[in-house]
Amino acid sequence: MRLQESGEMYLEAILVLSQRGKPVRSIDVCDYLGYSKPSVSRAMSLLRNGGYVSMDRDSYLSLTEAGREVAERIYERHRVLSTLFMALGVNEQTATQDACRIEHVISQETFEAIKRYANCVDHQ
Amino acid sequence: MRLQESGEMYLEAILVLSQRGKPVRSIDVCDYLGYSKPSVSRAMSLLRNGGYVSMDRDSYLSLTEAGREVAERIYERHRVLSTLFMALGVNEQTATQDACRIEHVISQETFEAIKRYANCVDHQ
DNA sequence: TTTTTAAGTTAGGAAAAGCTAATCTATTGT
DNA sequence: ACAATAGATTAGCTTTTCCTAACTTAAAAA
Repeated sequence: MRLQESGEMYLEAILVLSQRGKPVRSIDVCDYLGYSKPSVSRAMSLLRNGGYVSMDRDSYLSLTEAGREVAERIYERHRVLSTLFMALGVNEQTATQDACRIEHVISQETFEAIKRYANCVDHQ
Repeated sequence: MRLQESGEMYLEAILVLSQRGKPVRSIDVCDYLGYSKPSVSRAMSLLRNGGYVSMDRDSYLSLTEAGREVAERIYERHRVLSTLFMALGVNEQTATQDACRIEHVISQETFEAIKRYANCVDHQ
């Protein structure tokens, strides 16, 4: 099972929600992403099959090691990109929206190059 | 008819191909993008309906005013982004590939901000 | 002139990822 | 205890965008 763009988005959502301390349910992902319950349910089932997510008998979601790796990688891209865009004068909402889209399509090589550079920008 | 991401890609392809001087046919777009004839045929039909492309009786394609505007905008993004990525040390193939993906999802606001900044980078 | 090839189109299918409607199940409230 | 609610799932649909197979037509070659 190859992970698609939408899969990355769900994993990132679970990571962010889990940082709030409370256990994460599918319904929380629905609210966070603005998707319907069936859409999230289906996605969770695929991500479980792929070994990215697990669900205990209380329907609480957690990331597997593989899932966490993906989620951390994407979420770092999100933070670095949105911060950079705002540093360049883009308004927060647009910066966030663009980061949300770009984080799934950018290569690791290009991201690392941007990150090195963003450090300089921020430290100016 | 709202223009999708793939529509932008086709318009950009027609623009680039037309800069080679020779008239542009659907089959040229197939070769350029690596898509099948039916895919391109269908896309051209949609873009014609949307008023972005016209086709004369020799099946030669051209961009309408609306189509050209979109194509120029996307192609500028492509050039600025790929040039910037390469300036940051990314290899050409990866830089081009990433530009190809990002050019369709980035907002104009964020692109303008990056462009302002890329100018500084290049002039260093 | 007849055949072959190249280009375009039509028909129909597949995958990804969203949706609504309806169902199941467990917990909560009365 | 029983009804209502919340959360998860199933079934089935839609859109986008790609594909292959098969057909049409016009130009090129023999």
